[in-house]
Amino acid sequence: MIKLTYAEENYLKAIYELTEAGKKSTSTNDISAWMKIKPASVSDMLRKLGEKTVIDYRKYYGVHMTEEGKKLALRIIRKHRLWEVFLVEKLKFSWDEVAEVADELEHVQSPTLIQRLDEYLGFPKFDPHGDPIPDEFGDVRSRPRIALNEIELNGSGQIVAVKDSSAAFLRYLDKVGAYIGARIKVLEKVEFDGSIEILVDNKKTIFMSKDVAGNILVMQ
Amino acid sequence: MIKLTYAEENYLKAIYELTEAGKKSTSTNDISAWMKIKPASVSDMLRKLGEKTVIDYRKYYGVHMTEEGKKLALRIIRKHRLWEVFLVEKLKFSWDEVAEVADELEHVQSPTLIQRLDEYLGFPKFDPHGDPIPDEFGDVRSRPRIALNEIELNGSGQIVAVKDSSAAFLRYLDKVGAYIGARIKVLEKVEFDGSIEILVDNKKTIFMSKDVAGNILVMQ
DNA sequence: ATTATTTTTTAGTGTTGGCTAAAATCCTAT
DNA sequence: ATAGGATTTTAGCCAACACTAAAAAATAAT
Ligand SMILES: [Mn+2]
Ligand SMILES: [Mn+2]
Ligand SMILES: [Mn+2]
Ligand SMILES: [Mn+2]
Repeated sequence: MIKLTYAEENYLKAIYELTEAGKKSTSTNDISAWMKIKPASVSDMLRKLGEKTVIDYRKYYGVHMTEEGKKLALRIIRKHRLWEVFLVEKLKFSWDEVAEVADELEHVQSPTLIQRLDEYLGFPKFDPHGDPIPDEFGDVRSRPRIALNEIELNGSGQIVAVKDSSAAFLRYLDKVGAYIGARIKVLEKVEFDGSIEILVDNKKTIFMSKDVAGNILVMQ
Repeated sequence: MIKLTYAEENYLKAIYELTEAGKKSTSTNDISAWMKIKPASVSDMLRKLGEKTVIDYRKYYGVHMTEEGKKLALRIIRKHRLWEVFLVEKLKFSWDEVAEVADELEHVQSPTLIQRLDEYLGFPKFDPHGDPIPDEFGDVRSRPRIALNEIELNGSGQIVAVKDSSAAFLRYLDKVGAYIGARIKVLEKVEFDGSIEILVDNKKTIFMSKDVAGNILVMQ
């Protein structure tokens, strides 16, 4: 049975998130930038994670996750997202406050704890940012979703997730009135800069930049 | 503001618990035995904690807590006990399963988290083992309590806490039917070995050794 | 096909927190 | 008062994980 330290768990989760976000290989510099740890330190850790067979590491050529690594990463992500649900649903945290705390809670070692927590929360399928919660076997049921800026004019759908979970972005969404679950319709698409106007819940119109729209995920 | 590492927090909590349990000074060997860490390592850590002014450390003469140290220790203990309540009340852990998990959760750094948890739990005053939960200012309202083996013959009272929180002891109490809140009366005291017979809730009689009775705390 | 630039790794250092073995100090019994 | 034993500290070592500076490899530009 592979045992990971606190730091190793953080690396593995980061690598998983970077590789899932499109490309299947991730570079040392990507990980360094994402985790805000110097490339030299990353190199060293990649060697160690390679030895533990949770990643596939070829010097100078980035890393891939192994099957074992994916399973472990999904276990950490499961814990992270369940704790996020707990913080929002039970402790009344707002969705921009939970990431930091969940980044600590995700490392608590107790299979019973996480199983009971899941049960207590009613087996939620998505976290407060709309990200799917893997089940205890690491299976993820991900919904097909598309960035809001790619919806055609007059197209409609429902906001189901955000790409960027930074507090700044989430607070901005709160301010303009965009939220997970909102039904939206694209009223206008500005050619010039890609900004768009949307109708939320048939009530309110919101104008947003292409950058903001690109970080909102919609299910049609 | 004094910042403590995970390990330092564990030491400080251990020292607090040992000093509160009677004597005001605690030896290196006591801490070593309690924490299962070699005396040499303890010495080293005591020097560091002394430099951080959370303990009063005179080489070869044990340690005392400083006021600052007591405040920090109580903050950790508060977190530990609140998490224990959460695990038992909300996640249906039994009282012998919570210590290990709470020993990890107590280190999560988030004042907001612990304040919201307290609120969510309804501001509990005691943990599942009957130990008082310090308030956010570190104030502890401790009830006067006495070991069960020191109650006189025919004396009565209510079980309010246990001294020993080991899983083995707690499961034994479950088995014989002793629990926090139970009303008891001492029916017999055996001179020879100090063992006693008690009546629980005017229903059931339990026979127990002096050792067991000594680890049960009663309020009269 | 070289050279220049970027990326990545290696080498060496520091901090934290554990260990064993040896030295220092304290305490107790004579 | 001192010797013996127990306790505690110091010295030296190691693993984990971060860093900077320098070397090596890969990639881009000429
Ligand atoms: Mn984390
Ligand atoms: Mn999330
Ligand atoms: Mn702990
Ligand atoms: Mn307790």
